[in-house]
Amino acid sequence: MTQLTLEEPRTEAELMARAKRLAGLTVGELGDRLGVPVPESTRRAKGLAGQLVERFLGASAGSRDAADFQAIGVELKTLPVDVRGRPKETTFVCTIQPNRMAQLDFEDSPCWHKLQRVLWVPVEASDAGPLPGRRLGTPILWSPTAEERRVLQDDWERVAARIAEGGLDEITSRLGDALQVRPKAASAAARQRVPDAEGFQWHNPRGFYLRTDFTARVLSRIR
Amino acid sequence: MTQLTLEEPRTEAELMARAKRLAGLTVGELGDRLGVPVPESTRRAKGLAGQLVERFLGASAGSRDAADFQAIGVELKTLPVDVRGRPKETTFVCTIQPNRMAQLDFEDSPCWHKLQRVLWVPVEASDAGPLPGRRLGTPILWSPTAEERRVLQDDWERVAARIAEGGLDEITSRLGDALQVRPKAASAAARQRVPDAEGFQWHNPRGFYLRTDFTARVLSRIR
DNA sequence: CAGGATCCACTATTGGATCCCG
DNA sequence: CGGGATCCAATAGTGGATCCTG
Repeated sequence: MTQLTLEEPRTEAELMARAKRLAGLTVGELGDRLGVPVPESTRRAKGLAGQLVERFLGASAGSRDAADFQAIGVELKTLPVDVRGRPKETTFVCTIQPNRMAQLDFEDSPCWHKLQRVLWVPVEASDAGPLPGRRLGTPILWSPTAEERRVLQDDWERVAARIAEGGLDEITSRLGDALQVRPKAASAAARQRVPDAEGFQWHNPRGFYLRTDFTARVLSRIR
Repeated sequence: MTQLTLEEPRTEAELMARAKRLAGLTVGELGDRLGVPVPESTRRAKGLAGQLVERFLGASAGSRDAADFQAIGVELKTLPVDVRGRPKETTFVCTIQPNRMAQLDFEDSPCWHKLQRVLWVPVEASDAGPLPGRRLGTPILWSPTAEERRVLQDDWERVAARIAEGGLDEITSRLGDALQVRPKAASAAARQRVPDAEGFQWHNPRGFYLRTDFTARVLSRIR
């Protein structure tokens, strides 16, 4: 697998200039340019399109917990959309650190940090057809409006409160208008130690996700 | 079938006093009081509960196109709700007269007239169990808020505009946030003459319906 | 394990079709 | 036919489970 390393863009303008060259390209074509074979199915390559886009745009963070474009504080999200441009899936934001929620303000949370400036790259996946043929859309650079922030903060604080009261067991994915908490792991068997009042407990790792409705409104507002 | 004729209530207070006696009664018990046998299934008796309630409350209009309680201008709607009190179905409002929409203001429409003051009578139908055992809930007297009226009027005017542009064929039940247009007939084969520019056309009769979400918000706001 | 996400069985909702009565 | 509505097959949505890479 050839490793085409690209430099990280140093301004938003530079990033967007590069990002606009993505629009209209297929995932297969993008793979060709980067020397990465693209399988027919996403089933065993769920994050591949996202990783190709990362590389094409020169994202720096890798697996570290930092913005994809550190220098300019921009997070990258590729998301599957249908023919009308509507997201087909929820969007993963970050993992949740249950024991830290209580001591943190929303402003200082990893969740809010990630969402302050996001470059959305749509991938057409209307029919869930072959991955190489799926086409990339026009990228959208977004920051939450005051209203959107309010909704996100409300949801985040409800989660924090619920954990403080009853622990992680009280959290269901039904909570939250825009932001929900769901499993984030290789399998249901995965476990992580979570400190609590009596020492710690084992839990299935979880993450924050943006509901489809929320991102749909975000995208349609901007277009 | 014994015909217990009741007088029409002359004030809202009188109506509500009578309506409150419904709460807690089963449809079977109501049928007994009125001398009407109540079948197990609603499949061949879809409007029966509504008609029993009408009679118990002394509704006057019968099959005429007028408010159920003419003297006091109140429309009666019984609607099936689940255990949480949420409506399970859309609510029929009135039939649509396509050729009249263009000449009418919303204020003067049969649709708006019917919705200005409604007595909602919930019927518990959580499991769609035997009709005689279903219990009536606490009635709610409602008028649209300014916001609710705005939503209804927007929907109504979008329907009117669409008909003016492209005729009844352009109307789909997907139109409208709160108010939708759907078939209202004994079968898909039913046809009625609708006057148009070139004389008339035959169409499947249709009616205005309130979406479940809308009535759900109405009921929860009041409770 | 944290990062990149999608899969897919199940539930909820939609909306075209339908039923009784006077 | 217009009044009283519900039925139910098909579609959309939800959310628990899962997959690859570095």
